[in-house]
Amino acid sequence: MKLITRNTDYAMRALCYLAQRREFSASATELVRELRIPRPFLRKLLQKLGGEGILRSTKGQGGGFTLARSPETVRLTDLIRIFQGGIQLNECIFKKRVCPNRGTCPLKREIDAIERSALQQLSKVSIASLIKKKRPQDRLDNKIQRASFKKRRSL
Amino acid sequence: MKLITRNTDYAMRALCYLAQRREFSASATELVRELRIPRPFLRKLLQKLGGEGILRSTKGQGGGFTLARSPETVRLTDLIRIFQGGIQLNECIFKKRVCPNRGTCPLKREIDAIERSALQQLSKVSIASLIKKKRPQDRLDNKIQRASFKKRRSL
DNA sequence: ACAAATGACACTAAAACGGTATCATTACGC
DNA sequence: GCGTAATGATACCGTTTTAGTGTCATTTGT
Repeated sequence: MKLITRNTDYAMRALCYLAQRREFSASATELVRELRIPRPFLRKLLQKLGGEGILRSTKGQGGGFTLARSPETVRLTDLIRIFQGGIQLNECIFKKRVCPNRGTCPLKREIDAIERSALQQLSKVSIASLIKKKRPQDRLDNKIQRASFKKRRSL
Repeated sequence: MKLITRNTDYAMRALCYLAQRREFSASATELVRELRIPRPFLRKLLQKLGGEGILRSTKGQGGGFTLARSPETVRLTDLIRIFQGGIQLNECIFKKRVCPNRGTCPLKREIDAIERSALQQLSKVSIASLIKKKRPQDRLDNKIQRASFKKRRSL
């Protein structure tokens, strides 16, 4: 029983990386190199994020992806919704059969409350909140900004 | 993304029903009739609960299942553990690859905290807590006790 | 003996998950 | 204009999990 699938997880990582690059776009190739995510998988994922309006993409040589929204507004729950089809911890009894009671009905109320609580906490986690907590030795964005100023890194 | 699978859900319902019958056992046939759960599925589930020490069973004519533990001690998290293989909301990055950082590490800490919180809430839900909240019109146990009074149960 | 019950276990179907592969299109730079 | 580096769109595949079925053996009360 996992709350976060690999899709969501990879997406968070990629988005954090992109957020640190700010307006400078990164290609799938670069992200693969940096994040060690299987390339075709990452590509599909990035396309999805593009279609959902979370990333902006530019085609052609020198193209790539940038964040389309500010890091504060991209929350963990958004990604869960995109990649894991929303959040509904319950499902069965309470839908069609409308709970043939016998004392089990309260389960719905309990689970719903727990769900709301978890959801609320998950929605507090955003790209911005994650990169803010990065450790001192991960001084990446400086490097990137320096490197990107002359641009054209052809690794 | 669901937190509770059908197995767990059905099990909760069955256990609530059995708890209300107190020491009087109920057969799979009766549970199927009352709870509208597919029979073979329910049977497998009951056997599992028996093996896990949550139910006690008696074979032969007039046999069936009773709770082996007090309703207070059977918690939702027990069932999740049994039917959904434990709870570990995270999984991937943080295990083998030991998180190739790049500022994404904090995700683990956040998710872990949320997981602990959800888990704590889920563990508060027990069979006892559920049947305590049953609505007045679900006066089932009286009926049962009356009906079962002549049925001398041995063990 | 018979019927009613569980025990053990093998099997299947469908969905979700994780990942791969292919071809088309776009755009930069020479 | 051509080559190359990039994304867009999509179809496919293998494994695991979930949900559910089926069968046969064993036990037990009447």
